[in-house]
Amino acid sequence: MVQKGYGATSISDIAQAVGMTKAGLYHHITGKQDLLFQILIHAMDGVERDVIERVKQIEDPEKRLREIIRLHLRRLFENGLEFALLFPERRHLEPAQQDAVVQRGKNYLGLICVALSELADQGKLRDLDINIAAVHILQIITGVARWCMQDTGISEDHLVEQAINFGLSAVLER
Amino acid sequence: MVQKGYGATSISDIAQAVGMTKAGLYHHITGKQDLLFQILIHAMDGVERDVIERVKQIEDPEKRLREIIRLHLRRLFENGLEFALLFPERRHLEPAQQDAVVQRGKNYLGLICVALSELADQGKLRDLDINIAAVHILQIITGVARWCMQDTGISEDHLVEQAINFGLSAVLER
DNA sequence: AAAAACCTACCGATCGTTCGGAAATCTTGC
DNA sequence: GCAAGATTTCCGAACGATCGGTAGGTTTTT
Repeated sequence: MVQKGYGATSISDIAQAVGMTKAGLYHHITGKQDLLFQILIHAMDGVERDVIERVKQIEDPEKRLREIIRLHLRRLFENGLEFALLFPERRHLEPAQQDAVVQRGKNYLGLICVALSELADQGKLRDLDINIAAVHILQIITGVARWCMQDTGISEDHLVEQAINFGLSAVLER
Repeated sequence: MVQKGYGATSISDIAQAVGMTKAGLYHHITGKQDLLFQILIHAMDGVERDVIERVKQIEDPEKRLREIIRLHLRRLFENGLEFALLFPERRHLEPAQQDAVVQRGKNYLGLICVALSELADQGKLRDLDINIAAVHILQIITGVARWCMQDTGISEDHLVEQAINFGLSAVLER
């Protein structure tokens, strides 16, 4: 589903990928839509556990922002890129499920906004719109995953380092 | 197709949207795949005309980069966001068509790379990987469109200004 | 023997696409 | 100026394929 997209991935495809038939798979899921929903929830739980929970305790907002980018990218590389690539597929869900997904996405965005606000309080931030800057940073994170999944050569460490550098340079004064 | 995605948009949907029947529409197109291809080609022609051709003659690389971001975002707002939102749908094309689309995308990326290189020659660039930075800038442009198509309130001028500021701050020395 | 996991076979619906012909439009000869 | 033919545009109806999903039975595990 990550490779072909929600619409182009049939239940048969998924069943075959896990070594089952359609009907066998349906014993474990309640429907295609709900499967996508569960995947998104699962992916966001992972982000919450591996990123949000770990950076909470970092006092310095600059270090925290660096860690947000680093941990999120590491997660994307190690796990299946689900969050970055499947997030736009939320349009195939029921409105209520869409809201649930969007809500959690906005919570995550809020985490970045808080870090930027604290940087602003310390006078370390450029003159910029914090909400928009937060979107840009999140866009960089997911963009790297989107672009570099077929890309060759470039090492993950280098990508992470460059992304952090780029994002921080964009927002920090001086 | 921009709203629902390639897979979730049927030929009937498109025919109805233009006030025709399926069979009537098929007199003008050769197939669904080819329709997507034509849309992508058309969108990229527009970018080439409205962005690439206009910034060619700007000598100063910093001004040129600013204009690339500004003109591209303006185009996305005025036209239908096709390029930003339909570009990932290229996976539904034949390999040969995919290559054609990707090739033109890379050309565009090259335009940004050249601007960054010239900035580096002038000593105005931070210590960063030019190729990755170019991807980040392009990601910011398309990301703004992706995020803000449902967003309320924020004015287009403000979005453009903030995107330019963010991108330039990220790459410029000092 | 009870329960969970899984399969074969099938359902109705919808998909992209095609075909033969009907309107509508344009071109041409007189 | 206009009828007649040629061409373009569009539609109704249907095609085979595939889709998501289900019913009922069989195998495997507990």
